[in-house]
Amino acid sequence: MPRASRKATIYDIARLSGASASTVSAALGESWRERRISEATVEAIRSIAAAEGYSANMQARGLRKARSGLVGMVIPLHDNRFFSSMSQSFESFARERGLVPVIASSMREPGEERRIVETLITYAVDYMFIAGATDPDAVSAMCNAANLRHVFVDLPGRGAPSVVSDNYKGAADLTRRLLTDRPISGGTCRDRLYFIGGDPGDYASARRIEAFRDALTEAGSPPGPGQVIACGYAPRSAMREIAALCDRLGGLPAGILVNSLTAFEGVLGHLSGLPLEDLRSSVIGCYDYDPFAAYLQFPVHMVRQDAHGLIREAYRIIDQNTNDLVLRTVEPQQIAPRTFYDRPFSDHG
Amino acid sequence: MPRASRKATIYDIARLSGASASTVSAALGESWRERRISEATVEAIRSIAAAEGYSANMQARGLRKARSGLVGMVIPLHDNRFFSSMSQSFESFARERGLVPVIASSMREPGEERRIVETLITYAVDYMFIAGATDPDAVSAMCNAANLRHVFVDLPGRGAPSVVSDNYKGAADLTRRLLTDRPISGGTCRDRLYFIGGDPGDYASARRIEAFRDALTEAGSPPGPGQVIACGYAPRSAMREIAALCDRLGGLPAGILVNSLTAFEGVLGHLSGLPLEDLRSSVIGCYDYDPFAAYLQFPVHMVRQDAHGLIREAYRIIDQNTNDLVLRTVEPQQIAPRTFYDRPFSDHG
DNA sequence: CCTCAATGCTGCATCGATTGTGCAAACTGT
DNA sequence: ACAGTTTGCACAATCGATGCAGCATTGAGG
Repeated sequence: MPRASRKATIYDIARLSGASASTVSAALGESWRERRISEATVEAIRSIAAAEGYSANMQARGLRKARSGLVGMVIPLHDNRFFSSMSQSFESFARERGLVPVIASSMREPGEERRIVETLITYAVDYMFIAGATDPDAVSAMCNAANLRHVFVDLPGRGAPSVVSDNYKGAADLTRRLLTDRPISGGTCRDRLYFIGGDPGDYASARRIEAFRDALTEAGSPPGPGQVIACGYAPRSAMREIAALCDRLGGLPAGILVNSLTAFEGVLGHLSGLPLEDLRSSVIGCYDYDPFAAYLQFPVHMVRQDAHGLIREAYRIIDQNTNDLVLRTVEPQQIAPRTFYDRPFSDHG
Repeated sequence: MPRASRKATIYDIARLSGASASTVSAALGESWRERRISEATVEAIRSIAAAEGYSANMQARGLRKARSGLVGMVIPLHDNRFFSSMSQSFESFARERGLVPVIASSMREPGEERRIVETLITYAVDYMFIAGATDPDAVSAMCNAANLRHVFVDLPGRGAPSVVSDNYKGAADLTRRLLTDRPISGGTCRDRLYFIGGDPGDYASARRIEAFRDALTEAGSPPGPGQVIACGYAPRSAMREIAALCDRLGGLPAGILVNSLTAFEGVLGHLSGLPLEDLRSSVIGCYDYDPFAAYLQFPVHMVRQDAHGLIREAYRIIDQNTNDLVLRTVEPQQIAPRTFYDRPFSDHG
């Protein structure tokens, strides 16, 4: 029974209760004690409001109080294990604080990213999180102009505090693991490790590539040109590149470090066409974790980034009201092949 | 250089341009032609606004116009392939229409779901999408009281138009596929197909279970008790149940239809402990698709739901301004084992 | 009886943008 | 030169909630 065609306002409640609008406002909020409204009046007003199904209009409240109760977050895309984990954590921390999360995806396009930040600013979000920023300086400029506190996540910015994954350590550890497990056949270039996927212009990828190079150098075999194939994130291009590589080498290399799950999909598309024995002479690692990728026909060493931890730290920075330009680091976790790992939020699709 | 500590308003622009606030408002919007503001004035105002970095305050606009420009969507959770695909599509369709998407997850809890809908209403969203509703009637009641147009997705409601996946057909086809491919050993209960995972109280699961039963019956072997194990979505419980089942049967059954990817994680946790030969005597299917699950050590028949199509249809319903109580159905797609399938939005993590 | 303080509430301005109404000035036609 | 029209803009009310300032009423103290 849709009673009224318009939602009740404090004025409706005021009329019905015989009180004034300001009394109603106080009674329904927290301030009734300090405004010396009697408990009886508060009860009466509240029961009428409940009966009328009243709920505040946040646009009006936000306009008046110059706060919206919204927290914005920009992520590259929703359709991704890592970022959707971040969304989940972002939302649960927001709720803890009584804030309403608004998450938007930039598709990694700087223009889209700017448009989103602009939009969130026009909606007067109280804080903003930017994950995987493509143009952090521009974002900071906009937020500062709007006097908006913001934090960068996963990719640091110079204009605001940042929380990042320890990409260097994660990739270095993974590389060392692959070096240890790699089968040795005899001094050819097929004994080498290859890095595939990602964009060297991307902060995270750059750090991982750096770690890969350093770990190889430290092990006495600095990478030659062509051992790092940063062909982007798309499965198709990774599939193309791995095929080309195998062609060049005359077979699989001793080890492959794949920089993202999506690139790994492409690699897998190629590997699954090969006989299983070929795969035994190769060791595979992937930056990022997927429970199914952990149970393929061949062992895969994975790295699980701590999305929850990243967001937790980002909120901590927001909570302590300073504007210090800190850079906090969260450690990823190496996951051995064929490990059953229960995610914090597991449910159905 | 954070110039002003407060964002510029139309009054600031009015002062700077010598025009009135209403003229500024018209000049910056669409209505300047019908309000007969000269082009010269419009240009002048716009350039000043641009120089000042002006952008409208949506709270004020929304309050006045009684529209927020927001579209809300409730999903069970972010951290899930199917729902995060929905989010991605939801967002891109929203942008096409100049709307700002707000996505919230209910964790499948009716209380949380109601709270979220209530919150979205207080923020005056213009439309609402509810995916996988746990209490559709309550949601419809709230939306109707607020005079808010809404659509149910993935799980239908009686109080509003709905768009759902054809769970019956998807599950029936998958069951028939498994029946065809199943190895025959000799009339024991290990020849049977088992359904595992999901919640029979959940609409989608119920439809799939119904299809599973019908397909078996149609094939001449109606399922006995215990052939449907609806143990929820959590990996752990699926793992426990599949282990218990194998115990009871003295080995793997001829076929398993797993009702969700998360349940499949658990099943996999058990299967991966078995020798590969055991798996050859069994055929596995999973409702929902994951690119890695498609390349496991044994073949897996998968069903890919059309998240994009679901959202597209939901927006279509919103676009045509009627309030007819339609129920639209979108077909899922069966995916053969070891298929390389490129998702519409593929990127990195 | 009168002052003073405490109690319990109301009135009004305000936040920023939109929009119906009004009103000069410029221009048109006669 | 004068009525009538068009052009170009300003004024003020409005959306709903908030919070400051203030005003009756009651009670206590001298």
